[in-house]
Amino acid sequence: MDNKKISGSGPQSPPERPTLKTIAFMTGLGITTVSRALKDAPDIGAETKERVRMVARQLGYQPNRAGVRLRTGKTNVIALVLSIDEEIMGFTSQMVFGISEVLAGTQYHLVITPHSHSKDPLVPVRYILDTGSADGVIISRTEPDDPRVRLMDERGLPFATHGRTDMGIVHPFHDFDNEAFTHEAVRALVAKGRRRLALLQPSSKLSYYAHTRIGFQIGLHEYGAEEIPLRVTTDAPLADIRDSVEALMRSSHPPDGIVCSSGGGAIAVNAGIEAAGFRLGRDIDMVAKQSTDVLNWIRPEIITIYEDVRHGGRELAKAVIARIDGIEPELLQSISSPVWPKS
Amino acid sequence: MDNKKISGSGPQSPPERPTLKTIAFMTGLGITTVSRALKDAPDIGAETKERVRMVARQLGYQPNRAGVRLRTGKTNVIALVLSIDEEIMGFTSQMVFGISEVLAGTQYHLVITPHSHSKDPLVPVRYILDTGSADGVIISRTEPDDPRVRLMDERGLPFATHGRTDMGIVHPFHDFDNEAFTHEAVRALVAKGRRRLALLQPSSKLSYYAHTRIGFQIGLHEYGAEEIPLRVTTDAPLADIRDSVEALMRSSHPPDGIVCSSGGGAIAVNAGIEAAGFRLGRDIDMVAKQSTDVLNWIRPEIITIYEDVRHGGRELAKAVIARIDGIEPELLQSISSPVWPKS
DNA sequence: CATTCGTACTGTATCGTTACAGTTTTGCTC
DNA sequence: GAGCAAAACTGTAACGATACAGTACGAATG
Repeated sequence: MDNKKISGSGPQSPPERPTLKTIAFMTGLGITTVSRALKDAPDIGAETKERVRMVARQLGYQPNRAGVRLRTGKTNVIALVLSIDEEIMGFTSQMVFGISEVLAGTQYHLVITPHSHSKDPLVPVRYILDTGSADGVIISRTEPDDPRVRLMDERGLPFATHGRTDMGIVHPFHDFDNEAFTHEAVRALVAKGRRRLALLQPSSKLSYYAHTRIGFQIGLHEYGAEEIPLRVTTDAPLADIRDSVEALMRSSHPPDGIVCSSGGGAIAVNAGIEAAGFRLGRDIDMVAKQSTDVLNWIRPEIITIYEDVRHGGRELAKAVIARIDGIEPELLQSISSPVWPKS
Repeated sequence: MDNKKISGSGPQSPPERPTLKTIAFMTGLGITTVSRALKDAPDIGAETKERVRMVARQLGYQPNRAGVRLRTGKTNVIALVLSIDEEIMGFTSQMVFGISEVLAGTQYHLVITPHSHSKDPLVPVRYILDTGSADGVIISRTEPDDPRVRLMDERGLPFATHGRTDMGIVHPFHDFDNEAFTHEAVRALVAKGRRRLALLQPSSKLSYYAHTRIGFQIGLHEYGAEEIPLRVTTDAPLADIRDSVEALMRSSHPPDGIVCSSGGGAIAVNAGIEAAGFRLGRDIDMVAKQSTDVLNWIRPEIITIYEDVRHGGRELAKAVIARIDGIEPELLQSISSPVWPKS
């Protein structure tokens, strides 16, 4: 608001934030020289660079972001596009923490770009493109044919997705191996003697729906089990999940094992099971994926597999930055494996 | 990176992002006039303003943030200072969602400024002050005598805190009424015939420790109950909480009621109770504060009180913005009451 | 010795915006 | 009709950084 600058415009008043001008004045060099020295340009003498760097460090110089951004277009911002709709288990926090951890060691700031997933998902992406407000973007809830991916790819905006796509575009991503998860989950249930398995799966719009299904079905086939279909998805309100599961349990042909693709869902599934008068570990077993360890605390009978979302955040952050730096996208793809509990 | 500008520097190539220059060219006015017209300055003719606004809307003009920031120092950024240490129940997500909701209707962007709460808490605040990277700041984990508050107040940086302070500085805040919470919790437990009450309280460094204690003690006195001291705090690892509670339950004088200041803690407390062979609702009752409704799902016997953190985020965002706009801090303080479940 | 070259450094213009100090036009006063 | 004020508009400089096109100067070249 009110500039407390001590009138005199020269760089002689120390409490002000140092700029290139300040350093130029102190070293007796030109502003350009200072700028290039700090960038380690080849046409600056070694000794000069040293001197400039010393003074810069001494003054605690930090380039003015607005200046850089205006001149070069580089924002030093990574945008995380977030759905702000209800979410129970703190998935988002973990993602944010992971990204923050990586960005903390860089010049990048993390900007949260919210959107409601009832609205057009392209809105935030278009905003970023139109205003040039970020150097890179991280998105989640990726779909097999994702319009956001198409748009960003087309416009050359670096990005990384949480989840894969299947549209012939090679781009950075990080994903959890949901196929391995459901596959192993089936194996674990069959090992416990369960044969009639239900699956609480993600919305069929999302990319990992297919992986989830494939692993499940291969598992069924391989280990000789049958599917008891469950109609709700992980996106449904918890009350709906509970009700569906309760109904299924009360049906004539209830499952004796259930695989659950989300931690929040698992809680509702458990409630449904208990509401129908069944007990985990006795009448039925459950394998659930979770991103925190709450489930183990509330029903140790639930077999849990851990998805390290914080690690996912770190990978995604590293991937966008690498992409911004021009690394080829095929080198920036990673899939993390399900982690079984230690015991 | 590579500017795809179509060489010719005039404003005649439409696909480029429009600037004041573009509008000036299209209206035949000067850049200054356009700038002032869009700001509704008094020295611009009404008809001109109208014309400029029309063209601006038509072009989808959005002021270049870097330009504004460089010239005026206004960043249009609100920084949320976040502890990225473990957190179980998605408290952070809710806060972020609430803030985002409010900022979405403004020019402000939300930047996450992480820090580890083992490090000096002043680091992120100093960074923001030194680099002028935000117009306003939101902090949490407020302490009664909080050095961050002192620093920001001293330097005139607008901010709002989640939690009150007690240091003679009047500043915007939003808080949950923890005193009412513990007070009512005690009443609820006594109403169930419980008299020997334990309290899982926050770290004594935090502001709401005192409120929590006061409400609890007034409650004890008013309703005639005694405290069974519990040594751990909500900040302790869940395993420690469980062990402490288990030990307490096995002691010669175990509590028959417990008040729990955090949802994550409640899960561990419950585990401790059960590990000692007791059962909620039969041998002991628990009242817990939570910011999601997980607890109701996992142990309906837990009496829960809801803290609407998302609403807290909204309040904080509105408060910082109002403070930036010069509203007096005493008008920007709010406390939200405990919400009992509907039933 | 004049020319060329390479090294090390510098000045100017520019990104988009706004503060400030004008300028022009019109209308009014005396 | 000279003088003045208000209304409406405009040009220039500046914020801090960098791209680009220089300049100065000593050393190598022919």
